[in-house]
Order: sequence, then structure tokens, then C-alpha cells
Amino acid sequence: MSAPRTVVTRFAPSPSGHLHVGGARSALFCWAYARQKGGRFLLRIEDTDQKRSSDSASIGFLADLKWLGIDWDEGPSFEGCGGGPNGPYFQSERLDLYNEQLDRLIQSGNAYFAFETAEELDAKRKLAKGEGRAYRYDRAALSLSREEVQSKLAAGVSGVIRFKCPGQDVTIVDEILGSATIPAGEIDDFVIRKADGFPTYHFAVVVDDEFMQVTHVLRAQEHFTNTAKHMLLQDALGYRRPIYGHMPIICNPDGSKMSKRDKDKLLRTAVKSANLTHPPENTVDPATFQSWMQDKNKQLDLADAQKVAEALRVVLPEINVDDFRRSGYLPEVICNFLALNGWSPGHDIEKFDNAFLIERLQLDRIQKTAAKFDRVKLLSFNADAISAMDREVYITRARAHGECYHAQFLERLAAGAFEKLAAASHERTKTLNEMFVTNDWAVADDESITVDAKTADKVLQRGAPTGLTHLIALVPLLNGVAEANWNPQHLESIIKRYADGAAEGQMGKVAQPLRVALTGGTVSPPIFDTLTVLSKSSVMTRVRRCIHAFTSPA
RNA sequence: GGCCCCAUCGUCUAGCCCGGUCUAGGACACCUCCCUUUCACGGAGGUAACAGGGGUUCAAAUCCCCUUGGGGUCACCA
Repeated sequence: MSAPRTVVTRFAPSPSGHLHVGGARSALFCWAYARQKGGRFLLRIEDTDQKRSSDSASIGFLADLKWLGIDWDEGPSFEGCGGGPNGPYFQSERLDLYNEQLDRLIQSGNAYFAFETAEELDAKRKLAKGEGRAYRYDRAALSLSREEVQSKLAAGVSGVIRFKCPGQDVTIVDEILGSATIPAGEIDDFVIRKADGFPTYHFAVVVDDEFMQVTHVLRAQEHFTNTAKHMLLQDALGYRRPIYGHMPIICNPDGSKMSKRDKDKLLRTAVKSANLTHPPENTVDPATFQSWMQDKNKQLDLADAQKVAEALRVVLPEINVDDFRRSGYLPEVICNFLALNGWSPGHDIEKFDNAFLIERLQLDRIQKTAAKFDRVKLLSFNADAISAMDREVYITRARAHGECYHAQFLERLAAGAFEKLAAASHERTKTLNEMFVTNDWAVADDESITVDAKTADKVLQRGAPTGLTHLIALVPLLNGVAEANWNPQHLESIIKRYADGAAEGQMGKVAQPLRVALTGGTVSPPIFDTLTVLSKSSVMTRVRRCIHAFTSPA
């Protein structure tokens, strides 16, 4: 036996779309495992599908990973991460290597050219299916003579290279699932180089894992059966065998596989039920829209998808790491929760950080069963993490979130108001986003506050004395408060005293009319905080406007 | 459909490998009550699971088999 190799794990996303939670968990586990073993974690971009690859998406991946606190020792260079001796780390830049390895396979008789068209193969597949037979490539091209192949190639006929699959059982040994044997005959002569000259996933992955010295392949269970193909390839090429671990899939609450396509799926349904034949105004151009509607495999650009969703008034599901970021989730909570989907440290421990994960992660404690992603529990974890933060930390992080996603809100807020609002929102808020979307009143013009009839009836006009009566009585009291005393403590003493005298001590009778006058609604932070987030003059204006609006003309 | 994998509360899971400590534990959700100026938080309780059937054994959530159910995979996608 050779000396144990340094542990090398890798995360190898295709750059179509953004990093979604399933991919994020794979990356997290690969990273944590490498860190635990003092090894290396590398990132490789699998962009061998020219139709689906785009540069911007891979940048998004990198930023998402960074945000989660996952760094990589080798891979694309990005903000201090990446580089390394085994590059390039984009597969599209490694074609020479693949071709060299392909040649070896051809020379050794383990691979051969085939020239069927996609249509021909499709027809054969359909035929087999119609007869209730499992389709396997029939090896027709294997009977082509060397001369025939040469002349086709010389004539520029486009063809693929297939792996000549030895007919033998393959036993996969898996650190998570145990071992499983795929019977001979289940694997046919699969394509390893496409007609466009690019390798297929199976081939590129095997070559790269060898040349990048990957020792542990930790990936989702959807790849489990593929592993047999990879092992056959490794044997034919004389490569070392990495250790495999296949992690459970992360599913939607309905049990379907959580996919980045779920957004498009939801949107298409919405478009259909709205009977739209053209894109909503100011969203996407009609051509894009049409081809997207016609091809279920097409994904709308994320920004476009968001625009269409807004136009149709539907809410896109959070799928990508970036969606959760935008919604105000904390990266440490996402990591914690992701790790808990499929792994548990035991001993009823649920809340932990990445350092703990690195210390305790054990491959054989990873679950074998698919997990449904429970957004409600995630939200609860997020709320707990937020309320456990020091006030100052919360304010800093909330502001940073706001600067990123709610710049206008911050601009409209008076100096010093943000701190007050954040402090008042801290313990009643479950995400960093919440304070920005539930407190419109704080940045609204005094003149724009309106109260709907139902609320007015309930809070202002009913009962004896009515809420309006209390409001009217409060005007001189509030007006009498000096600017210097415009703080929660002082206001509380004034209003409590009033409530004791005029409302039998029932604060609600006084606070609710005030809240409605100030915010237009029945929900806001505690009333004394609400009062002080606004300036005294703003409060007076709003209260007077409200009284005026609901006082019947004499 | 062929092949492979899996199976504990509604959900995430502990326990399973090394049968007895399990009248199956925790968390989220849900229900009830308490607190309360709205919302939220908080406090106290509660409902809720070993898929079914056969074995093995003194004893099975734990080991074996079958059935059922779920997932994955069968592309010139990754």
C-alpha cells in the first residue's frame, strides 16, 4: 500500500443558473471534510455544455460560496481564493488533456468512434421503449472498419466517441450508502466525447479528479449510478480510485426534487393561468418570452424571472443561496440548517457553527434518506440567531443588508432613526429583511398615511369613548412634550397617565388609535418606539390629519 | 418498465452498526393556557412516529426475508 494521500475534496458545479441549496450543502460538506482532515478543497467549473454555460453564473456561485464562509484552496480566482497548480479549473479550458486521454483509450481499444445522429438514436430509443425493452446502445459503430472511420473523419462527418464498456458487474463502495452492485449489461457504451469535441460529464469528471488528485468524491445521490461508469473509466485509464460518498437529495415539501427550475415551473403555471400570450409590460422581450414558454428546459434570467413574477403578483420560491440572502437569512444559519438536512451530530444538538461541523462531521453519520427542506424551521432558526445577537451587531448587520437591498429606505430615514427602528425591530424580527418591508410608515410622507374604513371603524369610531376622542385628547399632551423629552420613557409616562385617567388604565384603547394614526395600520413596533422613530412634528402632523379625516364636517 | 438505493412523529432527526437502559428522546410546526399597547417574543402544558406481514430470539425500532411505499438512474445535461 502506498502512503495515505492528502485528502482532497472538490465541488464541481456546472455554471448553469446559481448556487442552489442542494449544491450549497454538497460544497459545505466537501469543504468541512477537507478542513477536518487538514486537506485541500477545490472548486472546478464543469462547463462542458456549451449551450448552457455562461460566465456570469459562475461568478454568482463564487460569491455565494464566499458569503457562506466557504473558501477554496484551488479553483477559479476570486477575492483571495483560488489559483493552484492543477488548473485551469474550467473544464472548457482543459480540452487538450481530455483529448490526450481519449487518445489513450482509442489506442488501447477501449473507445471507438460512432456516427449515428441524435435522431437515429432517438428512434432506436423510442422503439425499445415501445417494445417494453430497456434501451442499450447496440454497438453498431463497433463494426465499422478502421478505414471506414478514417474516411468519415476525413470527410468531416461529425461523430462521437463511445466508451467500450467491459461486460462485468461493478460494485460501488460508498462511505454513506454502503456497497451496491450494478449488474453487467446495465451500463452501455456511453458517449465520452460529444460531436462538438467537448467531453461529456462522465469523462471530464474522471480525468479531472485524477489529475487534480481528488481523494474523496462527495456528491448528491443522483450521481450514484453514474459512479459505476466512472469506475469503469478509471480502470480503463489506469487511474486511482477515489473514495465515494453520496449524499441524500434535498427535496421540496411536496417531495419533488428541489431544483433551480422550480421558479420557471411556477412562473409558467402562472402565465398559463393568466392566459398571457405576450410578456407583461417592461419585463422580457417577446422573443425570449415565447421561446421560454415553449421549451420547458429553458430558464429565464433571474432578474427577468423576478420582473415577470412581480408583474403576475406571484412570489418566487427561495431556491438559491442568493434568494435566502436577499430574504434576510444569515449565512451561518443557512450553513447550520443545511448541515442538519442530511447530517446530525447526535446528542440532540441542533444549533452549531461551521467550526463545530468541521470538528464533528462524520461521513457514516450522513443520512441515507432524502430530506424535505423545511423553510419554516429555517425561519425559526434564523429568528433565534437574530435575537441572540448583541444589539450593536444586529444594527450593523441589518444596516449592511439594507444598504444592499433597501438603499431607498435608508435614504429616506431621518438621521438617527435607523438605530431606533432597528432597536425596536430587533427582537420581533425573524430576518434581516423584515424591518425594511414591514415599516413603510417610517419612510412615508406624512400626507400619504391613510386608514382604511374597516380599521377606522374598529379602532377610531367604535366604543365609548371612541379612539378618535382619545386622539383628540392626546394632541395637546403630545404637543406639550419638549423636543428634548421626545423619548420613549417620557412619552410613556405621559401616555400612561392619560390612559389611567381616561381609559381605565387600558393602554390598548389609547395605543391603537395612535398607532393607526401614525402608521395607517394596526401593527408596528411598541407605540413609544414608533413615536420616537418619527419626529415630533411628523407625529403631530399625522395625528391631526387623522383626526381631520375622520371628523364629520359640522 | 429495467437496474440501484432508501423507509422512526406533519417536517428535520436521536436511537439501529454492538437486540434488553425505548411505556421511542430533541427541534420546527400545530393545539391549550399564561403574559401582553398591536405584531412578535417569552413561560407552562399537550397531540403526534418505529410502513405492513412473516421469521430469528427469553427479548426486535434495532438482525433476516417478503410486500408496500418513496427516491435516484437509464442523454452528444451535469
